[in-house]
Amino acid sequence: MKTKSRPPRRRAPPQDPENTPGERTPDRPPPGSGGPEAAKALRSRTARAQGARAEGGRRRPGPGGRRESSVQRRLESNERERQRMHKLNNAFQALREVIPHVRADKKLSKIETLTLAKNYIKSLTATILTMSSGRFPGLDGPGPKLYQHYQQQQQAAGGALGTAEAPPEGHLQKYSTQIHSFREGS
DNA sequence: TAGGCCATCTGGTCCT
DNA sequence: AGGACCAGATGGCCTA
Repeated sequence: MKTKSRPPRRRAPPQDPENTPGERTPDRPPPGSGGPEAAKALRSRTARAQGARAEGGRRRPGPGGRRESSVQRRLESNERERQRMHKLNNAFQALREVIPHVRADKKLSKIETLTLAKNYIKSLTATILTMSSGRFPGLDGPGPKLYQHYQQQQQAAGGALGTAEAPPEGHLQKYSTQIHSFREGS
């Protein structure tokens, strides 16, 4: 199933304010993230997240179960973790925006983004190798050396990961196929 | 309703 | 010591 940009949706307020840790920093929009579509999705998410934060997540120890200084440290740590995840999500969004041929109304999931980016990079690498390996006589660069380097990298990666890599010519085809499958919503 | 995706909390570990 | 990083747990929202 695919993740799509969702309309903003109100979420019921927390039923138990007693369980809501105090001193929560409100979510703030990430600096310079995406277009209006991304911003809308973000607003929707953060609105939901605020409620989820109040009652969701792992069970917290009851009142008095933790010292105040410890609680304060935990809250600060939570805030830092939240900011860290926001930065990570900003990076994901930035990555989504530089992957071409993706429909604007469909937000790629994180795993889709990473997979598509990987294959996109491979297809670009294959293109560069093709252009620099003698098929374009006008370019007298280090084509063969570049290709040798690429092959060494592939062997090293394959050896370490136990994976069999496709030849460079196949990456573009693989990338195109993947884009198509994502667009079809498979 | 099940499954996918996500945000958040949390405690452990690593790093500076 | 304190912050960054990581992974597990939990619960909400959405779509098929």
